[in-house]
Amino acid sequence: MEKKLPTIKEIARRLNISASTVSRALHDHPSIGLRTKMAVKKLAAELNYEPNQTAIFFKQRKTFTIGLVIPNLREEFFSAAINGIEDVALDHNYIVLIGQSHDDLAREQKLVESMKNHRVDGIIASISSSTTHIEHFEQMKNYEIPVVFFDRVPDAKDIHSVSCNLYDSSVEAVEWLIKKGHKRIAYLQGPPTLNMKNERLDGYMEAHKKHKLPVDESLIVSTDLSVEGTKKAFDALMQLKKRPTAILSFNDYVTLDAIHYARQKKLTINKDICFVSYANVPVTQYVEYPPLASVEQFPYDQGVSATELLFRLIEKKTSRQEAPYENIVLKSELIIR
Amino acid sequence: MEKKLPTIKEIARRLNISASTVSRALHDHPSIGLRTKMAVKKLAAELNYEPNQTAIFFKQRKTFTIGLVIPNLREEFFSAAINGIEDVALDHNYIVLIGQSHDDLAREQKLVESMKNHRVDGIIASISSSTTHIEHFEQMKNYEIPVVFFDRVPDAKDIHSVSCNLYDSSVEAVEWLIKKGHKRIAYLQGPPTLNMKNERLDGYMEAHKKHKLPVDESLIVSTDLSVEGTKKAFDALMQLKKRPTAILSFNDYVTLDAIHYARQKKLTINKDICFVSYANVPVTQYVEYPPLASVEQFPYDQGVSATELLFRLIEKKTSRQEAPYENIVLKSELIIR
DNA sequence: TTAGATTCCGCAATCGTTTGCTTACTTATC
DNA sequence: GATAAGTAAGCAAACGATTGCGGAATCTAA
Repeated sequence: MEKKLPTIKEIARRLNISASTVSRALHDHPSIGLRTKMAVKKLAAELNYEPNQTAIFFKQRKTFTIGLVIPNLREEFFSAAINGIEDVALDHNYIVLIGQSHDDLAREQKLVESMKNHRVDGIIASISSSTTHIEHFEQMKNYEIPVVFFDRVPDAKDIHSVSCNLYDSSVEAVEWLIKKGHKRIAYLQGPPTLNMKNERLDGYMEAHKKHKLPVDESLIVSTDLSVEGTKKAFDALMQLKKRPTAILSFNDYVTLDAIHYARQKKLTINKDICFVSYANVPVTQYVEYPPLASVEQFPYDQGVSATELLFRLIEKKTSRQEAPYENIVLKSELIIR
Repeated sequence: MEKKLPTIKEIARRLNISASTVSRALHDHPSIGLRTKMAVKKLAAELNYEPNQTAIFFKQRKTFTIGLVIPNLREEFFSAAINGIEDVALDHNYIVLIGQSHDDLAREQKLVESMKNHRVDGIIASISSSTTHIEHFEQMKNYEIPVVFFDRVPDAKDIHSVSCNLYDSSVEAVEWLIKKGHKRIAYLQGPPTLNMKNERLDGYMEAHKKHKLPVDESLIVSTDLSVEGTKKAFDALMQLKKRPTAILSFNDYVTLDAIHYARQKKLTINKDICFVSYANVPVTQYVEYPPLASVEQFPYDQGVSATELLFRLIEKKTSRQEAPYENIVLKSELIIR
């Protein structure tokens, strides 16, 4: 029952010419006469010939595939980023191999390994929250597979990256709260691994400094992003003698969990406690008490930008050019509801 | 600067043996002596040899890749399904190529084409809402690429599929509403292309019949899933002389849009109008007025089941066995909040 | 008529790995 | 001591497409 797909050899055999002639004819190579070229194309069309891409991939050492390693797909931030990545990829006739690390380093390593085995032409990654080192990504240099990090970018040099400038909007967010009269503003940060380059905190500090507000270290707590972790961090804030009146929170998901929990605790949102957050995911439109403001990080644009950078790197690799490390920083924007 | 990766030939050359011996040694073939085998393995380890998968893919006519074509990644339903798919795939040492159709037939076709070119070993698909025919999927038979549909399954025979039984829970959902005293229950359905096998509507009808309630055709409206489409459908219901008191709605996203709009219209949810819906996506936990009940469709399980089926098909293809068409139906469950 | 240019196409190698068949040598059996 | 069996390894083809090089045939021009 084996259906043999037509090959170049088959066409050559039928026309009593050589395979190389067929190949050249199909590619409109100038050294093939019109008559043969027509005959080849005609038969190819009849047989429904399609080149075996795996053979070409193998020969050309290219797979027209890019690998994408992200923490998860659940967060709308990442799915929006994928839209950007996929759009650019499709324009280049590339296709995207996706793997979720689920914030697990071991799984991330396995995924990278697997993508290397599949000889992807490049990798785009947003690291997991448990990623303490990036050797597995650095390994890719040995295979000449360029890697571009986006959003969750490791704090290392000699990497390519695309991310959002969260510093400016963090300053802006905190200033906005200060102007609304808040004097005790907490910062509910993410896990330490994602804070290596802590623009959110830096902005938080800067705003305090600028407005001559003291920073109370006990107002800075952190969550591992789990619901439980967020609850614990929130409790810590609420047990303080002098509670905060506002919280700057790592991202919208954490914020939603915190608000949910606060309401269980009979706190009145926007009166007892206010929230400002990051990501500005669309789902917050539907919720009862969304954060008062959220920093838009333009995931689609980050995805596009990261993919364009990756294609430039792939291009340079092909033409054997130098590729200096690029670290693209996009603007973010505080969206006030 | 070309870093040559070590190959079998290289190892053979260095040890002054033939490539075939190296290959067999690395595979623990019995006809290779212990001495040579050790030497080969030692050198392979030293050189950090790794087989070139693209060469193997080419030779074996297998890519250890499955293609996944879905409408979008935004809906948590699909991202949950992907979790199931990815978990099973990873267990089989497979990796997943993902493409979003964005409910556009042309894009879906392009994706399938692209996956065919990449010679994926199988495809899992949930069709777009604008998919009026499935020729592009049926084409895959010519390439011996098995296709498994899930959730959004086309109404065709000679296909493999995994879906949820929505009939029983639709009956249950409507009965639940009837028991709560509702007499005019609307059904806000999806686009016609997704209604070919309309279990939701059949269940809706059955419940009415069972409780001897007349069915008012004007209570059955449809949306193309866009916010605008949903608004229009909702308006149609509200303009009726005898308005419905409850709405059975295509899925949670449609429901959230409808509720959002209803509130803009100053309607009081759960008093003026109640909602029951499908999907039971976690995000509804955060919203102010979630649907009163939602039909859980177990996306993770559907993903797992579809992938397992696909692997059985791939297995059978490899061993040249017959593969009768399988249409797996999982249970759904009405979750009352 | 013939040297040289032009046109058209085939040979063979290549990419890296796998595998059926063959060969060379060693050991066992009668 | 001759034959059979067993062991270890190599040869070469194959997968499908591409490409440098070279060759034959035809044509142009002196």
